[in-house]
Amino acid sequence: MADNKAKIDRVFHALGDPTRRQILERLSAGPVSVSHLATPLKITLAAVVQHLQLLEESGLVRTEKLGRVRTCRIDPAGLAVAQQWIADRRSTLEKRLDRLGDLLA
Amino acid sequence: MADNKAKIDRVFHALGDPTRRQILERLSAGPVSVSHLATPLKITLAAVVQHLQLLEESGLVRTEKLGRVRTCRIDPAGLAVAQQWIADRRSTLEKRLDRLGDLLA
DNA sequence: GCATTAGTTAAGTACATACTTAAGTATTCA
DNA sequence: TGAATACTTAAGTATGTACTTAACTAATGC
Repeated sequence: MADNKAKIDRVFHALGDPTRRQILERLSAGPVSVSHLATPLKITLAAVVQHLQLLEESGLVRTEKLGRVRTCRIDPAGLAVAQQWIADRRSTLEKRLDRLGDLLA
Repeated sequence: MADNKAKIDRVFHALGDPTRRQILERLSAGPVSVSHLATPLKITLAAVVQHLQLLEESGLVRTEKLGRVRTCRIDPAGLAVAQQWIADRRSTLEKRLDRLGDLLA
């Protein structure tokens, strides 16, 4: 639970970069190799690899290497962490508004 | 729709900083003044004001000034933008897995 | 009116980050 | 075996970012 804070930090930091979100958008359509992933992006392959490392450490992406090709795919668990944090904020928010409504009624 | 991209960029960039998320956690419990918001944080008031400017520009927070006190509260619209982006990723992800399941069945 | 409170704004600094190039390894193919 | 492919890794750079201090404005209280 307290350990979860570090995970939330990593996930939201990873999501903070537009290039990494673009990578996730691509991966939600299906798994692809690193070089295939790099093609539409206007950065070098090396830069893409660095983004992928961060995405993997944050739990947003999983990869596996077969031969010389590394295949990347979305790990739903990472997105779930972010979604949960947002849901938690909205939940306490709505509970508070409900109590406020009760008082007024 | 294409304009929405800039909004998503701003929201996720804002959420990328742990101090700003801490501010949002505080605000989800209810509206507070700037100095009240700053007290538990180990940074100067000036730094808090700078975070608040970013949070307001990104649509995550609304503020209003009465006399010399600025009251800050969460704007649910900002969180909704982030939530929607994540939901969109998971949606395309699940659709793909469904099609895969259909093929196997 | 004067001091205090609450916030603002500007300028500077130190560190983080996204990128590059370049030189490497491991795998596949002819 | 040798060339091409698919990454990998290290090192350097330039820009961003979060923060500070300091000097300011505006509202409130005595």
